Amino acid sequence: MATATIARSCCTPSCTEEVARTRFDDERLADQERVLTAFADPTRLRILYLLSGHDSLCVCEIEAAFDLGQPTISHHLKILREAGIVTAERRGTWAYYALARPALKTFVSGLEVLL
Amino acid sequence: MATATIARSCCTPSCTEEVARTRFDDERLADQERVLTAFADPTRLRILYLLSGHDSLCVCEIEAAFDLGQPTISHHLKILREAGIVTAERRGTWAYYALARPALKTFVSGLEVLL
DNA sequence: AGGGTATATTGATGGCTATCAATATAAGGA
DNA sequence: TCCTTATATTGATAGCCATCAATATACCCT
Repeated sequence: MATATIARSCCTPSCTEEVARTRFDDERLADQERVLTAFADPTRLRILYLLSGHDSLCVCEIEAAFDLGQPTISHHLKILREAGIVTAERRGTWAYYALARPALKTFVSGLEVLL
Repeated sequence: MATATIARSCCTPSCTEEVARTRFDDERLADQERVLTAFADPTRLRILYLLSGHDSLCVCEIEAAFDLGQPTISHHLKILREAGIVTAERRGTWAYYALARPALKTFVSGLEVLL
C-alpha cells in the first residue's frame, strides 16, 4: 500500500510559473469593467430594469420612479450612455433613453467565457 | 393631409403613471448587485479570469499574478466568496479557490432577462 | 426677442472602498 | 513546545463616487 505523500508545495512548479506569467487583455477588460461598473449601482441597475420593460423612456419618467434629484438621474444616465449600454435620443425638449440591446448581448456573451 | 400634431407631453399619461408606480424586487436586486459589485473591480475581474483557466488555484499563486500585497488579495477573495461566485477549500496550510460555476451561470441567466 | 420647461453640467461634500502595515490565526515540521 | 510558512483580520488612510444645490444649455411657444 502506497504511503500518502505529503505535499511540500501548494501546486506544481509549472502551474505556479504559468499563473505568475499570466498577462491580461487590458483593453478588453477595461471595456468590460466600464460596463460592470455601470451595472453595479442600485439606481443604475433599476434604471436598466425599467428600460427593459419599455421600448424607450423619457428622462422625466425615469426620474419619477426614484426618490432622487434630477441631476443625479442625469448623472447615472450619462454613465450608462458612456458604458454603451443605453442609447439617448433627443426629440424636441425631451430625451428618450433605451437599452442598447446589441451591446448588452455582447457584454453578456463576454461573461459567458468564464463559465 | 393631416397636420402634424405637436406633442404637449413626453409620453402617454398611462405610461408615465405605470413607470412612476414601478416597484422593484429589492431582495433579488440586492443579490444581483452584490455579484455585480464583486465583478466591478479590476483586480477581482482578473482573479475570476485566472480561475476560469484552472480547476482551482492556491492563494499564493493568485498573489503572484498581481503587484498587490497579500492582505489585499485576501480581501478581494473574501468579497468574491461572499458574493458566492468563488469557493474556498482549505487543504493543510493552503487555501484553494475555484469558480462557483453554477452560481455564475445563475447570475448570467439573471442578466439575460434584460435582453 | 422673451419666457418657460426639460435636460445637462459644475462644484461641493459625505460615505464607501482599495490598499497597506501590523497583527492574528492556522497548520505542519523539528 | 517552538519555529516557520500560509492565510486571514484589523486599523488607518487616500482616492473615488453618489448625491445635492446651483447654474447652464437646449428647445419650444408666444
